[in-house]
Amino acid sequence: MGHKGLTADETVPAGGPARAVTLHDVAREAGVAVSTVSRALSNPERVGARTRERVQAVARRMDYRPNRIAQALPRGRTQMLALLVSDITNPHNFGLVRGAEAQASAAGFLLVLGDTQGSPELESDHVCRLSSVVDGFVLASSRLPDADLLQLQGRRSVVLFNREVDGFPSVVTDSVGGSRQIVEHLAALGHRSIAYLAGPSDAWADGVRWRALSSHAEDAGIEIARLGPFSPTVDHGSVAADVGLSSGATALVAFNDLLAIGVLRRLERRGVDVPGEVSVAGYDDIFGSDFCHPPLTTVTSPVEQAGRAVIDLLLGARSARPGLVLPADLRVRESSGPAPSTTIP
Amino acid sequence: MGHKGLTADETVPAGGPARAVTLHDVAREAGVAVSTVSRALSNPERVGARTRERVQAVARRMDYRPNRIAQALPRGRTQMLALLVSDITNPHNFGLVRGAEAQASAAGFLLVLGDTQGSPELESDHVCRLSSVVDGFVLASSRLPDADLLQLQGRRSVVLFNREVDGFPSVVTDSVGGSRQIVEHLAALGHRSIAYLAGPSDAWADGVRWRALSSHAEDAGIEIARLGPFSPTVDHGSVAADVGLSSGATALVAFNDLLAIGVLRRLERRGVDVPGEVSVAGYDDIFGSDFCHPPLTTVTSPVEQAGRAVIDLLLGARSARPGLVLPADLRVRESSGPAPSTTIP
DNA sequence: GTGAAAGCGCTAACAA
DNA sequence: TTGTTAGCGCTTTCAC
Repeated sequence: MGHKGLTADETVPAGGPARAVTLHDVAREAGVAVSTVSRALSNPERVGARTRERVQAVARRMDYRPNRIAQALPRGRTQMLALLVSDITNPHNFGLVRGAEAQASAAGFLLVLGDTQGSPELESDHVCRLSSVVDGFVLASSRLPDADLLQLQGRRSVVLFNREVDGFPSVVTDSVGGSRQIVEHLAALGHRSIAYLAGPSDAWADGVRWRALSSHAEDAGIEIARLGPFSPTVDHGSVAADVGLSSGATALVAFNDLLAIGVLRRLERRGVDVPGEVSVAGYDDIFGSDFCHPPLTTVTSPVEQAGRAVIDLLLGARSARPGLVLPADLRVRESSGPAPSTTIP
Repeated sequence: MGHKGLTADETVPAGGPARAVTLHDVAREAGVAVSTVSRALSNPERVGARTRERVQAVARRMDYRPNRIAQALPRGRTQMLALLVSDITNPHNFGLVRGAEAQASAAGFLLVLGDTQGSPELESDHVCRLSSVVDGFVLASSRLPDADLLQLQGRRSVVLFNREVDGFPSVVTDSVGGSRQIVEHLAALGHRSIAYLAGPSDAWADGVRWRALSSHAEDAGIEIARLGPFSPTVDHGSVAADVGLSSGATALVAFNDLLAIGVLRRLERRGVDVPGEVSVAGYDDIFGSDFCHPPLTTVTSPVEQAGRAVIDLLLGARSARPGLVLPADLRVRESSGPAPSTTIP
């Protein structure tokens, strides 16, 4: 950043950023030792009332602001937390990020955000670069192998979102319950064959959703096939739609809403009637699920709350009850309807 | 992650985090001074080839990872950047965040994210807490008074996104051009009266858009009214739609797509035909604009590129010049159409 | 209650 | 080329 000349002429006494007021400056001004200032500000009760008042007044007057980096060094804690998501452009994560940011902020912590783009390598990369900077990690939809996770846990506290690994505190949305509701819903509408449009095979949620769907489908005597995997993006919904349609299933359940919305768009362009000819459902209830065409039947869950929960878990290391499962409920909209009656020849 | 075996003692998450390997450890192991290790790793050319090799080998073997906080203290730079957005759940920001994160990451910088929720106080708060932590700020849609900005600039480098202030490097999308295109488009469709559904009055873009719209409308001999302000969210689109409709205008131009989509939804629920009875347009071309109902005519711009550009500017890359204006183009979709012919009694 | 001093892990003169 | 040493700004014993 040797990028001077930015302000050299005005506002600032030449020579780059104005030097910040340090503890030393305050101490000199107040006529006490730095240690006294330090205490007066961070452990007020351990300083005489008179001195405390005076020091605090001086600090305020000089607009003293502690240097967090310098504080962090002796303390060994930075008051920063990391949140790593697999796709920051997935609206599903918006709520998570906002909830986490708000909660961290409220606790005086800074949130460092990382986008792993669904790549374990990138995730690992981020973790390495961050581990000397943050006090803990929230790994959302982590694709890291269990072994790496274990190793990381030895160095920093870790909370998982939408993934469960033995020995790790985690917050997950109830994919199992959500999947059950999807199957029940489709069964009630007379569907006898479902196609699951799978997400990335290294995504924990993909496995869970698939297993739950297939087990419940079996219970209900419904045929179910796993198609894919597909990249969980709107764009890849096109190929997923085509594959799903050609499978002959009367209902398509997508790994997530991004994919589902893409499927819907493709189907509309192909002139396929939804839900007349085929029903579509997804997971996440993201921004847009309620106004796409037709509005998407999907599994909803309180992501913003999840964002707050992961931070709480991270900060309350002691009280960390591993395995918080947030409720997930099916939100039925127009993309799902009765199975086409012509199914039986 | 790299190798296992943090130290000889144990890798087990017993009491607390395992102590990290320090420069000191490496120095002892390699039989050289810490400064030599430091150089061998950050200024390899200033160390003898033999020593360099050996030290690097030892560091690698011990899985040494520099403590960024400790590096930052003497250097005075943390290699961290802050990105403050007014609403992290606005899809418009997704691209920005992703672009910025990617570019920062590529340059070895960490990105700290902050959500100001459109509040100058919260923004100022974040800035204070971050200014000892990051090397620079990207303020997106900043609501900070110019004076505060100036003061901040004295301490850290600052780049503005979608706001222009004298003396500040900035990246903005061409709202003026976009507004012109909207007016031309509506004029060509025969509209003679437009209602602008305003955003927050302290949002820089709101002023720019309004002024550009009204000036071009005047040139085209079109009547235009400014309604609002409205909170730029989907929810507040309802009231905006009602107000806009009752104004008698045949075209509604919303401050942004979030608001526009909300307007569309309200209009649909009220049974108002879009664009038959009224046309609607927005700005940003966010996720969802292309599949809402009807698809929204809006001004699109390369936000991910903007995200990269702001970081480049912050890091002082030569390729980036202050005052970058990114192209904005009207994307005409089905929400805008010919003015109702019955307008003329 | 307050001050002096020893670090936290690393960088950067300055010596050798 | 390499080692010695003084900090970076703050916290935290440990004396007084």
